[in-house]
Amino acid sequence: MPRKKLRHAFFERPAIDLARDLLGTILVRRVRGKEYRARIVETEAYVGAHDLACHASKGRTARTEVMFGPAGRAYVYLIYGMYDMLNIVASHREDPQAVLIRGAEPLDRWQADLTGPGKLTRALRITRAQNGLDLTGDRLFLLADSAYRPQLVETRRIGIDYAKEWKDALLRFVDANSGLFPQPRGVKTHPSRNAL
DNA sequence: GCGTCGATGGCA
DNA sequence: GCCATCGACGCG
Repeated sequence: MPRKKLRHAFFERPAIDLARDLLGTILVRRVRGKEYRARIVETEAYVGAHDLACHASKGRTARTEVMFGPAGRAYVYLIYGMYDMLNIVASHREDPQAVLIRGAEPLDRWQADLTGPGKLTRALRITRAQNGLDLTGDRLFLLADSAYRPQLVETRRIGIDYAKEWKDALLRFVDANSGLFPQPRGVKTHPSRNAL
């Protein structure tokens, strides 16, 4: 059975491991009577309260509360006043780690641009209304695909230059088998984002 | 192809 | 005031 639903135990690991292993898995979104599937091709790990790029490094607040809860739930927050970011809570209670889902590729002949965390949530209609949602449910969940082998590339995380000694940590993971990254020079890629 | 900038709102 | 972003615009 190449495609089994990911259960809670899958998410109960350090974010760095979870972020790697989420590459190649299939994100399933059921909304408005339809089901959309997309292969995850880009993730970032936010590894705990000591990670200055992790929201939880500023303390336990109403916004970050979900990250302090059990693994396998959605942490969705608003950034720049207009984009919702989808994260998956990792590790265990009281250890605020999460994986940001940054990019995916549509499956099953469905067309959409999911190359960026803001574009992905917009296309899949994921908002803060899904904050705290259990990702082993039936509206938003993940499937393993044991037949698929991503080619792992590690880079620095995007947009966290304020994070001092954490800004250069290799905690972004990209599937180089996806058409997304890396690309031959001059071909469509993430704008200003392929700094290894 | 690449740098710069404005939009937009919640949060500390 | 600052953002785990995006897309439009201008350059030459």
